[in-house]
Amino acid sequence: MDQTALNLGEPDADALRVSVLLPVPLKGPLDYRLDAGMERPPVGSLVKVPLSGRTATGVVWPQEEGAARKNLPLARLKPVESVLPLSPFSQDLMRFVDWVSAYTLSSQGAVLRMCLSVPAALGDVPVRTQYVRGEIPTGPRITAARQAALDAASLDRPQTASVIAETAGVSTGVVQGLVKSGALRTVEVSVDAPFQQPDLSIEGPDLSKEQQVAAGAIKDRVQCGGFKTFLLDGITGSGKTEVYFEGLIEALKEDGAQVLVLVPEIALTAQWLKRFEARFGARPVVWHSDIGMAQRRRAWRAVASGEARVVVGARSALFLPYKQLAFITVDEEHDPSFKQEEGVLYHARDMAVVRAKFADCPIVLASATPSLETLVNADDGKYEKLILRERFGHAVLPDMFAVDMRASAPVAGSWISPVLSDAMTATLAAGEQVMLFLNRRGYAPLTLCRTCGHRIECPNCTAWLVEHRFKKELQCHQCGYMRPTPAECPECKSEDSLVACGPGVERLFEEVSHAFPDARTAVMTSDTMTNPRATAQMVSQIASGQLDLVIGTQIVTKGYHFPNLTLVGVVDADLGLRGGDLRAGERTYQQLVQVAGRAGRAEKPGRVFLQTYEPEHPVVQALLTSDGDTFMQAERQARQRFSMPPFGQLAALVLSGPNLADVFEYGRRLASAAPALENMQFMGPAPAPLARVRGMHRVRMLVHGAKRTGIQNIMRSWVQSAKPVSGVKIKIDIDPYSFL
DNA sequence: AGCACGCCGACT
DNA sequence: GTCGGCGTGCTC
Repeated sequence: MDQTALNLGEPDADALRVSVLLPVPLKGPLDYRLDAGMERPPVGSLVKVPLSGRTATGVVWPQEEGAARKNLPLARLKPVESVLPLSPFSQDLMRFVDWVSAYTLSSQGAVLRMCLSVPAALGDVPVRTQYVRGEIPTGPRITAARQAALDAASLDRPQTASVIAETAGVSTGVVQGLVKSGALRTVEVSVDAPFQQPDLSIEGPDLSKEQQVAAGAIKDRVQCGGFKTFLLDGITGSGKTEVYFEGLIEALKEDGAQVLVLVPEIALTAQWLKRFEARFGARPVVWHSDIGMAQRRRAWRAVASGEARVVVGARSALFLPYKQLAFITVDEEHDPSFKQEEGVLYHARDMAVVRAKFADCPIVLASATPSLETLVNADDGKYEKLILRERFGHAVLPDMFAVDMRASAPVAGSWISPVLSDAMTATLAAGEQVMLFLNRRGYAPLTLCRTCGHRIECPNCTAWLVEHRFKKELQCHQCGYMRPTPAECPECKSEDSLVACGPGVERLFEEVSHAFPDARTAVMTSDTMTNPRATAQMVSQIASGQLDLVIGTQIVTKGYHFPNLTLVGVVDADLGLRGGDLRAGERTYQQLVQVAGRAGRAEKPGRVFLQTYEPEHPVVQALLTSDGDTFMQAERQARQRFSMPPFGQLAALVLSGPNLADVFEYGRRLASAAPALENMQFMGPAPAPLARVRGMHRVRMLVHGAKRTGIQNIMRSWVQSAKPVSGVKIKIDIDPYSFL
């Protein structure tokens, strides 16, 4: 070790000090020492460093300007072990990590972890030994077998020994012999195949006038560069995708530019990818939570190296280490699944706008039913609004009907009203397809005992067990607990006394099978679409007309285009309104517009029936009159009146632990430590609606403040000022979407 | 997040 | 008498 380097008196001691952010939830970066001979890695470099007895991979982080840091003496620092041969993080990614950390009150390390989510990507990529023809040596004899193998080998395209041997019809031993003599040259080839590059010369479809206007505005912005947010507000089937594709293509014309399309997890369907491939002549780099480890590594490295030009992914794709991000689209921007509800709690749509700002590039938020947050930003002039009012081609919006379930009640044990049933009969007779939408998996949401009234509950959660009759079991949709459906009441032991209460999609399937025995019917839920193959098969069966009737949960509301589907029945339009949180109305409206949008997407016009007990409800009225503007205007006024988001700000605290009294004690301590602020209210503690999950008791608190109060700082100092209770976990959710 | 250190139950 | 449970605390 170079002792002079450790001399604390050296004025340039800091020259040997590097700040490294690690993907662990520490307060901030840790300092490391550069050993003599090691060049200072540029900020953003990925480095291996020792961390409490093991080796961790981190990123060289910018030194905080100004604020004097209490530095550990150089001698106490551990050395940087090595610098990884990967592109350094871009400046804008590091700023983004810092910003997300500050906004969500998560540690920088926790945010960095989302960027480095692929442990295997950081190491060496496995290689495979392949061979090409080398110079012919003079020494060894060239036998017939050897000649065949040489002929089979290529001069420039490496192949594995077994492929060469097989082509030549010889054993791999012959190939090895040639390798030894130098007639075949060894090439180490990465097992990760390169990604296809998009072909920008492909002609797009003819765009309608309004599509051209919208695409033109986006393309202009891409050309002149810089940050700008667009709201692309177009009715279902209006061809929003084609519009933002134009923006992507324009951005890709710049050398090395990378573009990102964020989609809700379940909207990333084979159909969508096929459409993409047709337009770009290549598959995009796909990123979501359950791609395999090898694909993850391949995608991550391609993004980091700049090889990946187009990335399509779920919210976590926002944290990939793009080299040169030039354009972002958030498709279905209103979708609630963009809110991450575990770990770092962030909203991918909002964070995407911030990412675009730091990357200084345009971003498009696309939706047929934009969120109120986005609409308000557009009205305030922060976003530029682009509107598509017409369906693409000949398609028109479906006709909407409300079925008043009080007047047209189904017979007992049935969930389909006579009105809807008649419409189904007519549609099926015309050779067209029907979709029934019910956002409830399983057979029945509740099972109770007729004799003693016992309701079968999850042992770990405050939730009923849901009967799944196909699988003959009861499931907890909260924690995954399952048990075989019992024959007798678990409480009073009466036999044949358990009754299913309420409908699920499986029960609807049973009813439909009796009422329409000739219709070929399928159920589409996460239970029946467990893998891409099963999903693709079912989708192609519907698209090709091998199925007549589809019963589905919300999984059917996105990403699919079924040309012969002309009737949609919403079995319970009121379902999403119950529970009544802040956004229940908005969410239900958005969801039902999306479901309705599945009907009549091609030549034939569609019809939508909404079964409801509240036909006068504003959500139902908005759907019937296709007047979303008025509905959202009313929502907006209500939110404004109560200073709710986006006019005010919320933050939630969720306390959880195995002992209810302890959890409440922590809540009380927090409540008494709450600062007295004029423009901020502190509510709770109160038992959460989901009072127990996985055996943990849950208590909630809610903070409501005016906009731009710097709620993060207040939350941080507040929580720090209350003494924690051992065994109780605390979770801070800035801008909460779930109130359970 | 890991990983080690540190005090209380059922076993060789 | 130990092996081991995971609560608590630290990582440059």
